[in-house]
Amino acid sequence: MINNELSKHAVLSQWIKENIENNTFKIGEKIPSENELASRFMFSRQTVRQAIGTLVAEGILVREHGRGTYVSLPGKKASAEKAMRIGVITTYLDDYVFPSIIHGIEEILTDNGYTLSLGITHNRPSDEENCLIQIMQSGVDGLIVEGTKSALPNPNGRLYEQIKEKHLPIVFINGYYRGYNDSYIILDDVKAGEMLTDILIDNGHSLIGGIFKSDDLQGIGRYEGLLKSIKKNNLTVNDSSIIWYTTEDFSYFFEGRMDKIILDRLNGVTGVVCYNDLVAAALVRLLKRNGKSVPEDLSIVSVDNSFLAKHMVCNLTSIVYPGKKIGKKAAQLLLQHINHSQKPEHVILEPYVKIRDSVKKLP
Amino acid sequence: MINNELSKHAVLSQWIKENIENNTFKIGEKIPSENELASRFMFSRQTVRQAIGTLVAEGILVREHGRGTYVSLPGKKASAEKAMRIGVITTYLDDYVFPSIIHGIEEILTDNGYTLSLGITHNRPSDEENCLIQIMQSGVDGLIVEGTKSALPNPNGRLYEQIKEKHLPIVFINGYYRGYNDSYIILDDVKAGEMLTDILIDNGHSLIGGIFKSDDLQGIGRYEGLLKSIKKNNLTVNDSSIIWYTTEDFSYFFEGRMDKIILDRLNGVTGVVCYNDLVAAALVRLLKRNGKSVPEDLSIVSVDNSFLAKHMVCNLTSIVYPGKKIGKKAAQLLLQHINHSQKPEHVILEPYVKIRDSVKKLP
DNA sequence: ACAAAAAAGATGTACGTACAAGTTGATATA
DNA sequence: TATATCAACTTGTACGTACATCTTTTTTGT
Repeated sequence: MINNELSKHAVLSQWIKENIENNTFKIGEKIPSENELASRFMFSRQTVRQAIGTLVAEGILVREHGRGTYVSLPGKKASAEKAMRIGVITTYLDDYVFPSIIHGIEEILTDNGYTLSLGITHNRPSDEENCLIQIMQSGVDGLIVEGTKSALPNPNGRLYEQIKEKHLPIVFINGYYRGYNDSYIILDDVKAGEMLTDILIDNGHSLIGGIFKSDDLQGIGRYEGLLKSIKKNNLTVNDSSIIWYTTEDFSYFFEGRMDKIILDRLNGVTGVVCYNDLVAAALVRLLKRNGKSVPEDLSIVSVDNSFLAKHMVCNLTSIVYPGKKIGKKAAQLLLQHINHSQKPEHVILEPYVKIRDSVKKLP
Repeated sequence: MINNELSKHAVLSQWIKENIENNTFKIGEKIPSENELASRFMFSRQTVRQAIGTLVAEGILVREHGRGTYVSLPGKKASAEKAMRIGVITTYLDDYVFPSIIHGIEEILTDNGYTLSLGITHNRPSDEENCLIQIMQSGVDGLIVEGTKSALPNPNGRLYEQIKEKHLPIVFINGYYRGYNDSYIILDDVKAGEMLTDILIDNGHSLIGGIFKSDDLQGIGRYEGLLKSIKKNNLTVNDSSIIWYTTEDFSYFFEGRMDKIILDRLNGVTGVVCYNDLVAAALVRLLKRNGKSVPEDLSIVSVDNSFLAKHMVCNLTSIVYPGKKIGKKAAQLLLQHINHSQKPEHVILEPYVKIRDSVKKLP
């Protein structure tokens, strides 16, 4: 080569690439034959073969003896190669419910020869962005995602659209972004909130408070359930008895400095619906610090039925959070999407409650 | 081709492959030049180029213009390509300590642009085998492994040797297989057992029992520490007061059917060193079922300082298990191995104990 | 109308030539 | 001695030819 320009085969392979991206050569369809390209570009057939050869090596084209050269399907290459992998992105891991979800996912995946890549977002959209980019770059066949801050508008919308463009199957758990018609698996949080509130009311409570997380759909849903139950039973709710917190201020809220404010806001209330066992445990400790006990001074109900619910000073009445079931279901659904690419499916699991002794029966 | 034999270029590329596997062509070194191979095999240079070309596409060889063709280094290809990944294999996940380990690992890895592939063995060697095969096939740059049944001879030794042959860095956590000089990070379990026993003895206890897991090194180590403390304080231990269990029979042991036997074996004992908080919690429930309480009737010390230790009916005195620290350290060590391939390092973390109120002071 | 055979057209293998371009070490020169 | 040059060897590009092999379409024979 006398000049600094690209070699002929490089020019040709780039030209083919561009035509694929322009959708001139559509995926799965045949590109012009070697001889035609040779005569069209006035290159020798060997040079054309070299150009096509590099694209075949990259997995962009597929040669079929006697038939022609075709634009390869995006998923085809990975599945034809070796071990398949799917990405799992959760908000936390060292909280109590997540391991069971991952465990459920892992069980299904290994049974089907898949490996699991894990990312943790700490419920921060910026971390979610990093996780998505990293995991996608490393090449996965599908994603199971617990979205960050699912109650707020999706901050990584652009990324999720890119995923869709790549035809990468995705299943959301514990929440979903409104407006995207993706598969998701959630617990019926409204029902859960309603069931818990019903229990308090059935035990004679009429002034009911709540502590909820405001930045994910689960918190909103459980609060909605509380309202539903209150309305159904012709009671009213005092807005100041509903305490909202976000991911960022949880530890700040319950570490002692806010004790007075919280107790004041729950003043008069006899039963509290807690977002989850972690909140319930924090509330129990808060009450203990201030000389009060559960259920004598305050009844508490909660969601998750975790370690905490079983082993705390006062055993919590708690909605069973079927983490493993959700994980398994999510993995099964994703594998269906990968293998048969069917319509999005929305699974809403019915909650059921484990009654313990954190609710006092009022006369 | 008139016959059913392999094509010439296929013969040649296979021949080169075999020579690499035979170590005739050593990694990083030059293979014979195209012209030499052509004349040696009586093939044309184009045919030789085709043979080499396929191996280059597979990442086995690297061509360098003007210099020659070299056998590529195994790690080179992956790192030159795209996202890097390391495999993490743990025994469990839905137990309480593992999420913190994973969390620590994940933190370091994402900071360095790595992704994490997860496998769970349930402490079963057969599952470990599957995990290792799957994760290795999917291509990782290194492994962090919590070996199954580390107290027993390594059942997947052949696999671990294969890993070594591939020069794949590996770091063990919570245990290691004797005889393999690999990097590992463990808590000083002997010291942990000794410290716990010391606490009981310092509080006036002289008849001390223990419940330990027999199939991993941690159990053995903690028992060894107990013996050390007993000996140091000129006491003796009654062998029947030391209860051993294995992974498989944990639930069977503590579900109720064995209550009498266990209580009988702990008869006379005033303090018990438990393998971990899970065992301690099970023991507390067992005692409660049988009308006894902690620490009034029996003092208990344990390892992990988990959720359970903090929230149980009786707050446990427990050795702090620094899961996140172990995870972070393991990831850092592995990255060092990947980038600078240095000697194996053995990190033994000093335990420290969180005193709570599960030990009664005897006169 | 159907089936077998032939033709046409695609990729696969294999050899050949020629020259370009990068790398290395030996040689000649200052 | 240091430096520049050159020769030898390496891989890279490009064209050419010939035939094999597989697939699809067309033709032909019944």
